[in-house]
Amino acid sequence: MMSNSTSTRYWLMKSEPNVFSIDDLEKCPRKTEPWDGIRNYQARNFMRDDMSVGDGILFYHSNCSPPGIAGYAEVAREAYTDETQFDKVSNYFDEKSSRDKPRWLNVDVKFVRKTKLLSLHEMREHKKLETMKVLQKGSRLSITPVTPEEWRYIQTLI
DNA sequence: GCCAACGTTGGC
DNA sequence: GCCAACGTTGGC
Repeated sequence: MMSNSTSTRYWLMKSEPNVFSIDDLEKCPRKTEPWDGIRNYQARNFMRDDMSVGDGILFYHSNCSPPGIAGYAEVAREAYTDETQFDKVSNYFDEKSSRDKPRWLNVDVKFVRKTKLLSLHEMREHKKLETMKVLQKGSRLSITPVTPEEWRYIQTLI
């Protein structure tokens, strides 16, 4: 029997497209980029404790019109130190973090493919998606787990 | 631009 | 450890 640590998991990761879009990811060298700047402990812990290379990612465009899932990506490298926390000119600089004890981590994310946008509005119309964390009232977490059932159902849509 | 919901900070 | 104040997220 396959252990949890080697089974593929699925995630939804939010990004503001005017900051970093699915198109930006596709243009990166090797179509891969560190998912840096995460400054929320729950989201960090998902990356640190639960993400493995090959995990599936729904790339979600947030804070835009219309918001929704814009494509697929995958985890390309397990969590390691987020360098932006030490960069004094970065928005993500954290003076309370140290090289000895880095507070923040990132995984690498690799482009898989773009899709037709599956808008948040459209997602809400599918009963099978109503369990998705991103649809819950007040949900702001930028990284949320997606169940295999939700993942498979979304793949029938886009 | 508004504002509800949430996370973090820091005084006590 | 409580919780008010503050800052951020992100849909609308």
